[in-house]
Amino acid sequence: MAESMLNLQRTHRCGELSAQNIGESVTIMGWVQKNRNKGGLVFVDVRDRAGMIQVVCEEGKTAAEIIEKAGKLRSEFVVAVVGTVQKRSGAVNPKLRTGEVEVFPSELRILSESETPPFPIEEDLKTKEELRLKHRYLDLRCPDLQRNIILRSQVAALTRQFLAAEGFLEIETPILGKSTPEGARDYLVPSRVNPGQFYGLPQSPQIYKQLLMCAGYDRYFQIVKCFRDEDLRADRQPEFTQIDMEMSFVSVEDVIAVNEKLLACLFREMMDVELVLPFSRLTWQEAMDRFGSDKPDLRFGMELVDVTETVQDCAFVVFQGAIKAGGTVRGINAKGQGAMPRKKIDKLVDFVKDFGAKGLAYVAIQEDGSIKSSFGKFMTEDEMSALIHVMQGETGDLLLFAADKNKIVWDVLGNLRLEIARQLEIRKQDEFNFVWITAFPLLEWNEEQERFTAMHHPFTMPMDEDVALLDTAPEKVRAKAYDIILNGNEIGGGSVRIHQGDIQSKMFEILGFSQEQAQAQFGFLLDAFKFGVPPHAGLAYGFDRMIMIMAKKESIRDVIAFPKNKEAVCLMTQAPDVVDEKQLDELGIKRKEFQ
RNA sequence: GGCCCAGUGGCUCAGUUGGUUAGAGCGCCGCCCUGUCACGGCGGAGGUCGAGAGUUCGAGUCUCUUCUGGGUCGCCA
Repeated sequence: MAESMLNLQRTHRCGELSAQNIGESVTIMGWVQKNRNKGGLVFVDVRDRAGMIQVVCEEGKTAAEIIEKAGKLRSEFVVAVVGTVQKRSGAVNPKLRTGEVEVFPSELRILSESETPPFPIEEDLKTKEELRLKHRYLDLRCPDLQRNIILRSQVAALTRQFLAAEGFLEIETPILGKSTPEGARDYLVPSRVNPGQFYGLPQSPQIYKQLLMCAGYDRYFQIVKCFRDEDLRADRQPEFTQIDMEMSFVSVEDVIAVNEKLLACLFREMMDVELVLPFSRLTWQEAMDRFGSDKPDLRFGMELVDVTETVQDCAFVVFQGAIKAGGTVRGINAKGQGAMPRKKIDKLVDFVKDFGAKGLAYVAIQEDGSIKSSFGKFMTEDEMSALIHVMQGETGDLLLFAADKNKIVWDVLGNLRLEIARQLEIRKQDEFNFVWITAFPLLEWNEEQERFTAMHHPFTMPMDEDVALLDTAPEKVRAKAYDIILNGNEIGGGSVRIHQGDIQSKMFEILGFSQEQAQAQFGFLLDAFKFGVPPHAGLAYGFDRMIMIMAKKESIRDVIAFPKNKEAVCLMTQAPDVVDEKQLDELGIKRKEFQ
């Protein structure tokens, strides 16, 4: 039943037609969105990635066989229409970009028929994601998803153009590489040629790009797939894309400058937003103290306040316990939330328990000036008014306090601050707030492994003034590392790399690598550093996450053509899947090992 | 691995304290309709209520188990 295109050639995309094309003969091809048959008058909406156009068949004006064929069209049939663009004789449709015109067909060919789709192809689809992912090829036809994918393509193209103009070279690095157990879990690929041996898929091209610097390609970039075998989230996929870059003979300032320029360019061209340069900056310490997070959302205030000194003499045992254990007491002021019902406050208490808090203390300043507080009876009147004063509490405010080790207090209040902002909907989606977070701690104490691990990665340069501390107080050493944060999302991060062998050796030593282990894992890098290595620094963006924010979406899956679900399964292809015994044999892997 | 939420025709949902034959809108099928564009009118088909077990005279509704999907904590140098 399906017909061929014969010699037809598409002249326009459906959505491209406008009043300027009136009188022209055109050939369009696309999918039938809707067929409205009025009897002697048939309207057919034909859709492609550019938009929709109305095709009209009218008894007396259109050949009878075309009208008959048009009447048979169903959703998602693929058609070719040859016809004339005319100004609409009926009402203009202002909702449609092509709403001033319509096409009167002289030829209609059904190139492909379609079963009724399992869900409608339309914008703002309410269909469950499970079904959409199963039929992703249909989901991808929806205009909003198409806009995201097109935006993604355009941002990638613009990035390439910008970086090329800045003297960057795009150089590909291997996908089949060496497994690096430090950090995220690697995906492993068995080698048939070398039984019992495995490649690791890259978590990032980190080491390769450093070697490219050693090799003299002083400005490198790549838009590249990376892989991490960790659990998924709304903004985390097992394979994802980075804009990865590295530069030689540069400082932190150089990296920040070129990246601010890049982001300004992307947002100007793609979002029509003029970013103010330079972006604001916070040190890691400031970010934690003021926002309880190393990726603070600066679109609103509600900053953390350290009240440890104010409450240090009060009788509240929870505060006392935390302070005596070396922790702090901090609070946030939820402005105007003093009337929050007890039930809702209890929900917030439950919420913070997820982040390790044992509880949440509150002070509600009622409209009548009275005070409702979970710990009021342990405070003198003076202590309470001092506390409210420090918190800049006013009538109608709700003050929330956490007391514990710093790490927990930050985490609790940082997340509570976001939760309250979410409930109050005070964050604007069309505001883009960038901030650099700098001077991260170089190391993090890992309780489980009872050793230091690198907060960024083992090749990160300590700050010059802290190098001496490597021997005496490694936990105090700050790194020449920086993250770029957009609206509370880490969209990129990087660092100046160590280029001196002795500092690198010391770093491995602190991380608990023996000389032999370091040599076995990263020998090639240490070797390369023996032959003249330029000072270098770089940065990588989470490309998907960046597009997600630009597209104003909540899930990274909305900007990836074929994403996986949270069990890392592709619902369309059912990957991963079992394989033939024969394939396993060739790899020297026995199936019974999985049982 | 933990916690939370959801699962009822193709899609989105309603379904009361457990009580007749499980409903609606959209979609689908048929007929009609010359200016529709959320077209309209008339008629029609379509449901093991995710699965299993239990309680009960009686379960979409209650209990347990399980499956699927989503969110999140841990994890993500």
